[in-house]
Amino acid sequence: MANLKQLAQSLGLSITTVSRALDGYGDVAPATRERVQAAARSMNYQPNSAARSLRRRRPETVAVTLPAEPGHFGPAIFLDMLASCGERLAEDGLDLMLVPTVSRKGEMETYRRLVEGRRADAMIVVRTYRDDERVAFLEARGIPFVAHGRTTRDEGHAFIDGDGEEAFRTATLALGGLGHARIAHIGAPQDLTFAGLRRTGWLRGLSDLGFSERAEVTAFPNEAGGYEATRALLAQPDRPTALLCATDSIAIGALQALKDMGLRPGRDVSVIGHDNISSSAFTDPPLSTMEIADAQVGRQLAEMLLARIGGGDPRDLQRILPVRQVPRATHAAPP
Amino acid sequence: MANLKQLAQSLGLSITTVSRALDGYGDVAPATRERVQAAARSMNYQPNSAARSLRRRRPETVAVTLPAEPGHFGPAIFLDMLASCGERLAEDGLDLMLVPTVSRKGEMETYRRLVEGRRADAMIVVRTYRDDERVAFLEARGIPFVAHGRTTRDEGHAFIDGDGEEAFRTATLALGGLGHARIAHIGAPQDLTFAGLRRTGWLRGLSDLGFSERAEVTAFPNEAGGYEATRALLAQPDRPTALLCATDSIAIGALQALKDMGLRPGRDVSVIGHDNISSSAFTDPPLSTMEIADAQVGRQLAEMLLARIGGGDPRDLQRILPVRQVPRATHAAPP
DNA sequence: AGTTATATCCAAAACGTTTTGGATAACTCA
DNA sequence: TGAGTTATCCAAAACGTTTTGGATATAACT
Repeated sequence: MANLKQLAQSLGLSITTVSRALDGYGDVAPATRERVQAAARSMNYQPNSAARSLRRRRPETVAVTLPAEPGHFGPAIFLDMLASCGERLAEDGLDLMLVPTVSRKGEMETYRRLVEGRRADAMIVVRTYRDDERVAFLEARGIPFVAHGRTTRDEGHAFIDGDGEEAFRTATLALGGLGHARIAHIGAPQDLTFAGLRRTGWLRGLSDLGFSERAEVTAFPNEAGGYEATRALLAQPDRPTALLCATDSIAIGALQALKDMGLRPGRDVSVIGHDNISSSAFTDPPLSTMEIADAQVGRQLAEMLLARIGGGDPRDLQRILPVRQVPRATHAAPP
Repeated sequence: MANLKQLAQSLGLSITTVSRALDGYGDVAPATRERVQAAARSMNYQPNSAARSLRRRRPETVAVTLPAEPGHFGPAIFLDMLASCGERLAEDGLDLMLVPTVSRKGEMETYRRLVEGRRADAMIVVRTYRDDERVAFLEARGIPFVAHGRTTRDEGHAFIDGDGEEAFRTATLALGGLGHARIAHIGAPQDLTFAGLRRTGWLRGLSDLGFSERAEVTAFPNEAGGYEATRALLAQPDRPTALLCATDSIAIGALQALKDMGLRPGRDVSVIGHDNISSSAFTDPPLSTMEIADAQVGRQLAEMLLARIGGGDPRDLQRILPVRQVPRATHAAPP
């Protein structure tokens, strides 16, 4: 609760000297510095961050907005990634703040408040849309940012992403290799970039296999969505023997639906997801899935952002990471 | 990027008038106000939040720190709650920021930065410890806060909590009523308040039933912890027929362990968790669990905090909410 | 001795807002 | 007409920092 003025007064020094002593300038006598530091500690002084960021233009906080469907906060996979991202940013003295937003419209309003109001000095854009309003906004304002996921205009901005397309092609080929002839896809809404890429990978896999059937349905990307979608798909005449799901949440819903229909996942119907969220190892049977091979996505994201803040060219800050298959027990040869 | 000065200049008005026009004082001619508002919109002016919060003392942002075990960010149940809490706070113009922290020690450092540096004007303390350093700190500093969970010094501070003790007693009695004679407990570390309360409830249930056996083990509160703990418990000679788990994550790990040991959850061994996290409806079989009966915990939390900020007496802001059982398929009469 | 460097310190300006305490002009009322 | 009201505006102070551009005293050279 103490401020610089009180501290200076109690020490018989000027505000300037106290400030410089604490900031480590070579400008102040060692003895004085120690006296100041001791006093600061004992009055537990902390610089007022509003005043500080008002004066110096150095960035201090990076923000992420996360969509909060009523009662649910952002896909868990992002949260885990952001946790290690925040850790890395903290090493450089930056605070990471996550701001929940309601609708997609509310998100843009929050963006304006955060950015124009200089509450955030840099941003991380998560779960990109193909045509992403947030990215356009940040580019127009010249705010440093890194996107987790690609966009239609990504030649110009920094991003990090998994190679979902190749991953889904590989998975499709693997299922084909096991003998599956009807490999269906449960996609997420196609305006989400990742959803489009994963679907494309599936399509390429099918055509590599020479298959012409393309059974697919789009699900809301959570367990309930996967449940619905699976029931819809399996109600069709030539029912698929394998389900390639855009996310693990969808896949978990699919497992449930299969069981409710008396089908054994991994025996009667194969299921594969994507993300390797923590609960996917504990489904029954354990879910076959895939994940970005590099364990340090969060740290990398942070480092790219730091580079961007330091003025790095965004075109040097674009990374597509390989995705590795995590085979478990929900896929096998068809019966 | 525009500021008040530029805006004033371009309008031929004083900074004062522009400021007051935008803040809706009755002090400025309607025509002028409209001119100002139009200009502000077209230059998309947003007040610099650092300057604003430096000047006026009104609170603007409330913060929560969340423990981030490496690669994992805060128990999902808090995130969902915080999402609706943030929504409610936004209605009153307050920003909610979630700040990930590494260790328990790192958390205190973050607290100091947030609070002393006036980066946060109010706080939410989540997942309380019985003897909670954060609570002590906030009380000493006089910062308004609400705890989610009780502490040893909770006569003096605002909190909201579920009645975990009564809930676990009820569940124990229910299991006893089904015929279970050996009801074991997988607890979370006992310095966490909720863990102690749930354990106490279990103990009370046992003594209500007149049972003397008390098989229990403490687990790290995630799936892997529950897995380990279950294997340890079932290795004992008189193995339990029911497992009452402190959290759903633990319970999900328990289900997995049982299956790996060739036991059918819900048939050979009953399992009950607590929290009703979203994936617990999709385990196999679906997990029996419990949850706070009131769906609006997040909103209530927000409203209590608003009351606290408004100067409300903390002793009027203490709520223990009833917990409701969510029976699903992992518990039944013993074989 | 006089000059130049070096080591310490500090007053004042600046960041962009909000708020205080008027100032001015136009109206109202007797 | 003149005093009081009201409507509209504004200059300047304040919030707590950081930074600029010296000031002063001491030490180091010639």
